[in-house]
Amino acid sequence: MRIGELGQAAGVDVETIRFYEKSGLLPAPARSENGYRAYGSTHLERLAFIRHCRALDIPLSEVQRLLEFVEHPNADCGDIDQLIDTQLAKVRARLKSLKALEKQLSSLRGRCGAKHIAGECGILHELVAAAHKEACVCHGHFEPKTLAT
Amino acid sequence: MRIGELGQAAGVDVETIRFYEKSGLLPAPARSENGYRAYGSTHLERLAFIRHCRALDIPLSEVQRLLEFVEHPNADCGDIDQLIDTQLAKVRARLKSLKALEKQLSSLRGRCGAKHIAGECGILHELVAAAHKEACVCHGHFEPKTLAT
DNA sequence: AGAAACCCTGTAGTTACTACAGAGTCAAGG
DNA sequence: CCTTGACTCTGTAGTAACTACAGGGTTTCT
Repeated sequence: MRIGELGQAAGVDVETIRFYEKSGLLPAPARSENGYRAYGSTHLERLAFIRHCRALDIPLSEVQRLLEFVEHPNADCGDIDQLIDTQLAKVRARLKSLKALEKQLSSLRGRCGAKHIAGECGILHELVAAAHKEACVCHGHFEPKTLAT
Repeated sequence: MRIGELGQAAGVDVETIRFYEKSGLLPAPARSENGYRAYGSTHLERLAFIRHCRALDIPLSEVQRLLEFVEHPNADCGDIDQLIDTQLAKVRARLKSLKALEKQLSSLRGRCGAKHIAGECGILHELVAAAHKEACVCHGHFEPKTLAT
C-alpha cells in the first residue's frame, strides 16, 4: 500500500510517517516504479507499535530502543522495566503538578465577578498581586518549572 | 540592576529574559555606558508576572494579552475569565488522559517478571500485542478492521 | 482533457525555551 | 600592570515531536 493508505490504516499523518522514516524509526520501504513508497503489513505493525508507545508518552529515542529489543529477542532487556518505571514516575509527577495547577486556576477563576473592566478584574488583580509577592526577594525564587513541568 | 541580577531576583535564566525581550513580553530596558542592560523594579515585577502566568501553563501569547490588560485598566476584560476557563479545561482534560496513562503504564509494569531476555519480556510482548490488536485510550485511531490491505 | 487528490524531496515553522560562538567588559588577585 | 574568570552582548542554532508548506511529478476520476 501507498503512504496514504498506511496513514489511514494506522491513523497517522503521512508527514509523520515520513518523519519517522527520516528519524530512523521506520525502515525505508520498497518503491514502486513511479517512486512511490510501497508498504506491507510489517510496516503497519511497526508503525502501530510506535504510535502505541507514543501514546504512553515514551520518547522516540526510547521507542527506538524498544524496537531494537523487538528485533533482538536474545538481548538482555533489563532496561525495559526501568523505562516503564521512568515513565510512570514522570506521569505521577505531572499528575501531581497538574492537580496543584487545577486548584490554583479554580481559585483564580472564582475571583471573577460580573465586572468587565480590566482595572476591576479580580483575576488580573490576583495575577498582579502574585507578581508583587514574588518580586520580593524575601520570599525566595519562584520556580515555574516545578509546577508546570 | 544588570540582567544577571534580575535573573537571580526572579529565578529566571538570563537567556530566558533575553528571549522574553525579543518576544516582546519584556520592554527593552535602558542601557549602561558599556551597553549592559539596566533593569529596575518595574521589570522585575513584570517578569514575575510573566513567570507566574507561565506557572499556570498560560501560553506566552495569552500572557501578552493579559499584560495589555494590566496596562489598560479601562479596557473590557471579558476574555480573561474565558482564558482561565480554557486553561482549566485543558488542565482537566490532561489530568484525565494522564490518569488513564498511569493506569496503562502500571498495568504494563506489572507484566515484568524476573526474566531479562527481550524475547521473554512481558512488557515488550504487551507492547507488540497492543500494536497488533488494541487501540489505546489516547490513540483511538487504530482499528483491527483496517488491517486488511 | 482537465481537475483534484496523491505522491515526492527539501525546507521551514510551531512552542518555549536552551545552548553555543565569538567578542567586549568588569572585577579581583598576583 | 597583567591575567583570569565571570559577566555581558548579539546572533545563530538546537531541542522534541511533529506540522506545514513549496514546487514539481503521478494517478484517479469526471
